[in-house]
Amino acid sequence: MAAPKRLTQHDIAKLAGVSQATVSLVLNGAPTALARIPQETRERVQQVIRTTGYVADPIARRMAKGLNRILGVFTYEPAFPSAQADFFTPFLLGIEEEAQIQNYDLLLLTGAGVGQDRKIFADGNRLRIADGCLVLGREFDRAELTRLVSGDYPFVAIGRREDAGGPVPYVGGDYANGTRALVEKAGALGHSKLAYIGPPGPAESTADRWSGFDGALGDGLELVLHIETAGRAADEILDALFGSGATVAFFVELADAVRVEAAARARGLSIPGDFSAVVLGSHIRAERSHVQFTAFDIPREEMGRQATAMLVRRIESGDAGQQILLTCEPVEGETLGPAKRRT
Amino acid sequence: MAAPKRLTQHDIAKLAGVSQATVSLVLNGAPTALARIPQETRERVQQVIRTTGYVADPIARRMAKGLNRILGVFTYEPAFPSAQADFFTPFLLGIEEEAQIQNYDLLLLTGAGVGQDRKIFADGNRLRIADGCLVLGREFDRAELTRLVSGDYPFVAIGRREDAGGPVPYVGGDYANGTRALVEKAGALGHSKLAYIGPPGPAESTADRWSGFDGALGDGLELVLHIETAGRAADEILDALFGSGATVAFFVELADAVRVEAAARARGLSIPGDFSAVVLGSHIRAERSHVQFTAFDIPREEMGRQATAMLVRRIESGDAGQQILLTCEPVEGETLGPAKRRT
DNA sequence: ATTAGCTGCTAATACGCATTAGCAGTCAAG
DNA sequence: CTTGACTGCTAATGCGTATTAGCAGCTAAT
Repeated sequence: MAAPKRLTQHDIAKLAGVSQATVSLVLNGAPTALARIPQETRERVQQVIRTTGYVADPIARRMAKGLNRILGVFTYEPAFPSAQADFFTPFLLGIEEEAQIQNYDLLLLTGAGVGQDRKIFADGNRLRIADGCLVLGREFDRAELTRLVSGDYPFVAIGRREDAGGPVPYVGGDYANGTRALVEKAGALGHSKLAYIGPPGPAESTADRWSGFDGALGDGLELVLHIETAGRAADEILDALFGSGATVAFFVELADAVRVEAAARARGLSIPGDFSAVVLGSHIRAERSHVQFTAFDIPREEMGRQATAMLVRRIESGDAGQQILLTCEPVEGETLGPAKRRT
Repeated sequence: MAAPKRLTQHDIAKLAGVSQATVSLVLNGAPTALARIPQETRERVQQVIRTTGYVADPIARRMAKGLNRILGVFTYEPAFPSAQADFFTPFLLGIEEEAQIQNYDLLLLTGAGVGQDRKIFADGNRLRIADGCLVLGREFDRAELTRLVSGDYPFVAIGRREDAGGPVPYVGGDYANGTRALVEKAGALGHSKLAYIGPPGPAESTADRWSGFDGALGDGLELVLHIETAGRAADEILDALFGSGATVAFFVELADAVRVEAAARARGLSIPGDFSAVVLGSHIRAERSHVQFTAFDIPREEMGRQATAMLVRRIESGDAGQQILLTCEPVEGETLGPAKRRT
């Protein structure tokens, strides 16, 4: 019941007839130091360690060394999939994978902040238990980001971030070029009147989609409809779509696309027969929808992996961190067809 | 660039013109101690803390106190959903929720072990970084479990576990009674010849299903077919099913059920028209299948929540831990119908 | 015989915090 | 004017490890 008190190096030392320092050296001394401890002594200590099952207390270790092989993961929304949002899981999968390879554990910053309003620097913040930290979320708190950038605490953001009093180290998806490629593809299929359903900002992720879209306009491609409000009634969007004469609609949100598609079907219209639809990004649980939308792939796992690797580099080598954008390959799908001339 | 060195209580003390001890007391002294520090001094210290943004190093805290409000989560397989397996997410959701409420952070023990073969006591066990730990996985390493049980380190398993040199504290689902209820339901619908598709063990989760099933036999209910190998060809299973004269098949694995249903449909058979099917447990991503199988519900989130709560009790009150089985309510579904008499 | 150099260790300290014992000063009661 | 109680703090210690400086004993070279 009352468990034997935890073993310390002192106990081992006593049992092996040496000093605590010697035990520590045997355990993980530098080669130069080890050279001065004869094989015989080393084996005696090892033997005691083996028979007692002693393991060094990682906390004390960290206390002495200043590192503990823990990566913090801060999310601005709950990390695990609740009903609608399992936004993070693919990232986390990649992070976990890489962390395991690099032999780090992950600290999920759950406690920081209450409910909706999560703050990295919330009172009682335990962030610093980790050697460094990954930050994910659709939208960041600018002030906090600035503080992070100016501090000495190693971190890497997942998703591109604007400078915040200095460059932010990140691994993001190249949404702008992903979007541009899709627009050009639509152009090649004869589309010239385009609709854009989604906000132009302020989150970097949406801003990048818009800038990629906007940058691909001209050259015979024209924006004839821009609905910024997400969650607008599907029928309303559909009406606007036809009113504008657009032959293809670009959706930032899969959910909007799904609803519009359903509404269209209800009216006896087909995609891409009557109009084309493109979703700007790959979405989790896309399989739920029966329609395979034309889109671009967001390499979420790879982003997680690379961000983790970068963070470890920052921690271990004092690396400054870079800004990496991963290519978002187009996903063929079945909702982008030739432009249909309508009256 | 070169950030100011990390603040310590000493720095704060110097700035506030008091001693390190006073800072610590202001931060978290017992009421009796605080009573002896006048409001004015307290405010001066608080002020410095606020302006400097100081936060106590949790590692040092744990070093001094022995606790750091961190819960470890050890999974025998990767914690986050990959394409085929997201076994853990519902548990984790519950765990995260309860941890948040109890104001603990979560440490994902990824580092231990390489690839598939995860071990709790792998290298130097880093388990102890956390105040206690939750262990999840389909199948446990018996030796490790024994070591955990005999140790003084607080842990709670998710899922029922056999004694391992002593009772294992756990929160599990009552698969045995969940299964029994479904068998009885089948009996009430006139079924008497049953098939069981799935292994009888050795994992507790499958063993419990089998024992619930086996215990409900007799009394006019008879096992006429038992296929132990998961992943058998669907057609083969189907043939065996009809050859045996069974009118209802109990599946341990949803995947098997899905494949058999598809094979049956391909032959122009319908469920439950031609035979009934029951799945022993609720499965994640069941929405993928278009058929709503009759099954029982596994209250995964609740299991996570209760296990977390139990762990916290063990940590904070030295509670010994209990063994809790949560009821698995039947899920109606649409694949269990009246027995069909066949020739 | 002194010195230098090596071997085989150990003592001492730092890490940042929590906590306890107790010191110096004031004030009131006896 | 002594005692006791109370106030407002601080010094000191411990937590378990890593690390550095250095000691004692020996050998070999000068």
